[in-house]
Amino acid sequence: MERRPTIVDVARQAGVSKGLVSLALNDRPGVNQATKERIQAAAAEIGWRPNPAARSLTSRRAYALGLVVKRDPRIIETDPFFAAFIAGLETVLSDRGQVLVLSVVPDAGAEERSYRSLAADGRVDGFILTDLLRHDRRIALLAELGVRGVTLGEPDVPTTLPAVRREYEDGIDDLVRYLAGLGHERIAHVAGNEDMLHGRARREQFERVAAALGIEARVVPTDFSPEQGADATRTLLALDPGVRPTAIVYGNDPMAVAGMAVAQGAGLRIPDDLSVTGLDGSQIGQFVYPALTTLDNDPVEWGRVVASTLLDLVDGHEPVDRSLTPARLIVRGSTGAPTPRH
Amino acid sequence: MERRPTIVDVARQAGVSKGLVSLALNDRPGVNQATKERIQAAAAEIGWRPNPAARSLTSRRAYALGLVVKRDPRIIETDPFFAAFIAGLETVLSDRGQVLVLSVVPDAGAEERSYRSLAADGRVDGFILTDLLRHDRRIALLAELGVRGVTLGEPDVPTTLPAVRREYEDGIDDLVRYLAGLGHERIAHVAGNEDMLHGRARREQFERVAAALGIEARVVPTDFSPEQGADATRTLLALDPGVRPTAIVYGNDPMAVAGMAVAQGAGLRIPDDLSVTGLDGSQIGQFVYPALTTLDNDPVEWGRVVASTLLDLVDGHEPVDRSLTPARLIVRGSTGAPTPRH
DNA sequence: TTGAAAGCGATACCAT
DNA sequence: ATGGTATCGCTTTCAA
Repeated sequence: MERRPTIVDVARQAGVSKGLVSLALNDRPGVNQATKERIQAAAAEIGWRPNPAARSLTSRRAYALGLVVKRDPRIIETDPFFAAFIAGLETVLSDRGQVLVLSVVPDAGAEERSYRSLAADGRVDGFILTDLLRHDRRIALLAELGVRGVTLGEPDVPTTLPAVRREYEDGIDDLVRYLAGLGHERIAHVAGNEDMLHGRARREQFERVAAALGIEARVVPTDFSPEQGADATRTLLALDPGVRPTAIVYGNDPMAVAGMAVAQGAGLRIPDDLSVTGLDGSQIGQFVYPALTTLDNDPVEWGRVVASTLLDLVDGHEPVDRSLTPARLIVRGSTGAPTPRH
Repeated sequence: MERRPTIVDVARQAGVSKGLVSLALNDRPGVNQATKERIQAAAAEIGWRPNPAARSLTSRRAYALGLVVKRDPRIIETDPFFAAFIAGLETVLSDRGQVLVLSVVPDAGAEERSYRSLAADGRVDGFILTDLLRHDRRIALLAELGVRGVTLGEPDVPTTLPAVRREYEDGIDDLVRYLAGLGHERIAHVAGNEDMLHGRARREQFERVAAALGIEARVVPTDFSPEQGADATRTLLALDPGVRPTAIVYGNDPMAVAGMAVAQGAGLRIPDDLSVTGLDGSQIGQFVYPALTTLDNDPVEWGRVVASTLLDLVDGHEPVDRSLTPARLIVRGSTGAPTPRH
């Protein structure tokens, strides 16, 4: 087993001191251009790579980013966002010699412990905050811990963390107008968790557009789980024909899929008897019957932008917010004109 | 900002040398019981925690486990296994002061680079190998890198890595017998990737049982993606009525869901016109209509057992294989007796 | 059983 | 611009 070359080996190879090697390899000023190149060549020749543990000890950086995901065990399997999101993070991280430390926890207690120990042990340089809540305590927690972070979406509390945003307003507007244009006059929204900022924002936008269009809107709150999506659907379908919605907009695609199953189980044809949409495009929607009308989404792009935003911050750049391309309507087979009742 | 207590602070607090503190806190022999307790008390009192970077530098351990997931971007979103699996890993890791380093990569090239750099930089103490392939090159790769690992399932190449296994034989046997008992005489299997060990093993077992029962079995290979599950379904449904299967066993649940959608889109009723099953229970199967008959699965348990197996190995214990509770049949609404054709 | 001192592999400061 | 040396926090000899 070869011993791994260290900075001393590079120094010997290049005929300089190891301090100079450190300066050269980190692109610090004050190194003669020629010797710098000689050092870089020497490092490349013997295949030197910095030892992260040693580097961490002096630089107090972990060369790692943390992602703590809190998921109720009941809905953990059905969230289609994360795998692709993490793949997106990875492209940026590996380019910059960083790794992702991932923690999946069941509740808020374990979540806070996870943030605290990861930060206290210096295992990450910053956190990626997904699924923002109302008055999310993690914003203050990160401030208390003195650690950096980036949020997916804009918190509703004062923050110094940069945010990566995506506009859903126009997409939801287009979606509801499209349904109205088909002739739907009673549209329900099976909303996501009201404590989650994006669930709430979507519900508000839905209501705003519905009001503007003079549509009879009904909102059923859920926790984003397919179970509650199914329950909400049963509730809505049990309404009297005169008030029962002819279209349902679900807060996410897994709920929409579950809702479609309930409707079909009750003997309804989609979209003839009921139109159904998601709000947060995932691949599963393409493979149910009929395929799901929804808004598009690009988790890989989310990952890329989030990672580079946070790494820039860690590298000492000023925090800067970024915006992704706005959500756009994708029409598939699950929506159509309502069939007049007879 | 408080400076974090170091081992020197503990030593001063306990009135001993820092070397002795290290021995005591790591439960090494040769420390007086009374002083050991005094040291432990001192450490607890000032809230000392070991600095992983410093520890890694001398112990050459990362206090981290690595999971590299290779996923075709096309099927990345639909795999329901990982979130719960990682939650299971986490319970064990956090108890033992370890973290999970996760990498999601699109292809074999990126995968190998990921293993190499994680190992070379000493960022992990061992790897978790999921989705074993035939003649999986990762087994040799880990040997070459001199790094530990654990496999989910048994490789088909010589290995020194411990394996965590789960028996599917009896479950598949029960499933096919159950279908045969309902009166199905032509059963198809939409198999998973033949290059994946578990996909192949399930296909073989399906054929074995079908042969034993004298059933007309037909196998369509896929890559485990919902698209190909849907395609395979179209192929099967296009067969002449006399040879067309009355039941389809899919290699995983997402394919079964996609297949159901195709069948329903073709105007078939499930289970009256076609029975459908998965083979690897996931939650999504409970929320489609009709709910999916499948085999059960417990990704959290997989995670717990895999993590403790690998950590024991890293801690110097002998590698020891572990077995989970065997797969069991779960009957739901997607299967029933075939309707005689008229 | 305990203390003193030498590393681990890098960074950073102070000379020169 | 470069070399020498202390330092990060911990583990591990080697003496005593």
